[in-house]
Amino acid sequence: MSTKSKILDAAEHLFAIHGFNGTSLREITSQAEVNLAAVNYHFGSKKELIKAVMSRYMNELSPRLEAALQEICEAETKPTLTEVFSAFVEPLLSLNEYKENGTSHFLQLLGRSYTDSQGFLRWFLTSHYSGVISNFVKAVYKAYPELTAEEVFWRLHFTMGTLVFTMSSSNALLDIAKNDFDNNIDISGIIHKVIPYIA
Amino acid sequence: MSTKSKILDAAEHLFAIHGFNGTSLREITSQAEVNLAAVNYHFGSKKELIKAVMSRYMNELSPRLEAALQEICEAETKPTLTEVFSAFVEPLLSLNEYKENGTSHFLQLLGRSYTDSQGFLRWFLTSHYSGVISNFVKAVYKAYPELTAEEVFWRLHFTMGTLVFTMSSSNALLDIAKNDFDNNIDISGIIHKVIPYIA
DNA sequence: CGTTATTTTAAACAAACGTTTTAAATGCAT
DNA sequence: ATGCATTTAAAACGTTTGTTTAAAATAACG
Repeated sequence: MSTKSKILDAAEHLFAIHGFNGTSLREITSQAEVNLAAVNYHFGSKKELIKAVMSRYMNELSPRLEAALQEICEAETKPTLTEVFSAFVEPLLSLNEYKENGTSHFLQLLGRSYTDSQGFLRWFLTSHYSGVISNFVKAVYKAYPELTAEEVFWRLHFTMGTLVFTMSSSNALLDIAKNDFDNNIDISGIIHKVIPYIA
Repeated sequence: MSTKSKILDAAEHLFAIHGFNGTSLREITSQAEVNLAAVNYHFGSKKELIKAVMSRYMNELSPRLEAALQEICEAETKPTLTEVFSAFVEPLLSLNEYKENGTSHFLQLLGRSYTDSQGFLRWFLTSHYSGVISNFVKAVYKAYPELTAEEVFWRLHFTMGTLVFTMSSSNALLDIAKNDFDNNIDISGIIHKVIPYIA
């Protein structure tokens, strides 16, 4: 396994747990068992490493997401809002095959992106997800032509928020609850519960 | 205005924007126009300062929250779940009178508490909110005796999650949307939208 | 094999962090 | 006003941060 991959894996894991600001390069390189300078050699800076970690998931997720939404847009029948939101589910859960706990990890990182690091990642997310977002808006418009783009925008991020926050704090909540749940069932269960709400 | 208050105000503002890890004591004391050492003199450490910032809101919110839930518990009529969740709304919005944008600030800080700082604040929250939580569980039990405590627990934190995340990222989302909303209407509007869902 | 790139390593860098120390200033009793 | 406690102030503390440098090790290729 390459040095680059070892760094990305360790960074992904630690970023999800302690956040971007809360994780030092020394912790990352120590867990990855590589030299400290390797991060700046391979990625240039910590900011670029963060972007790279996110990019790895985006590049896996974006095309599947766009395809699923495209399918709805091109279908002849008028979709329900439930169908539109459900288009997110399968691609998201497919991250679990790509990587162990991939869905959970990605949603946790997404949550960090919203709250950590004053805005540079915000720009990054919108620039990478603009294709997905525009397809989503189209799909929703097809289902509910009377909704304004503004309303669609807020509903999308509202849904994301619910999903993302639940995932970010799921570990914390599990700690508090001291109950043992099956994590996979939990994730997909929560995701499926959110869909009908927004719709 | 006392040095202590100036520090608390500045810290509250900066913590909400940049998070706990992302805000340095020098930024806080600089904005508060007090000496750097004043933080450690008055609060002992940065961790204690964070707790103090949260405590100020808790002490304002907790009694109102407990009272509202108590009222439901002691009422003779069986409450609806909507009524139970609505008991959160008025106390939360009352923070806006206590402080400008108080509701927004508090919910943002609450969101930080979930994701930042590996657990010590988690303990702090649960220890301060245990009274509220137990009253909430009782109130829900009265409305829906068939729900298990576990289900109630998850629904509470699910609601909190939606609320909190929406608030934490509302500024970011407003930036992205480049639309101008009335912030107060937005907050109470969002809160009121969440209630019927969980119910 | 020898030479040139590429990658890894150890060491050091300046900057920023939370915290502590020591002295000066202020408040408030007697 | 004097003496004591509280608060503010400036400076320095030791760590840790991200980053850079320069030499050693490995890989790639003619």
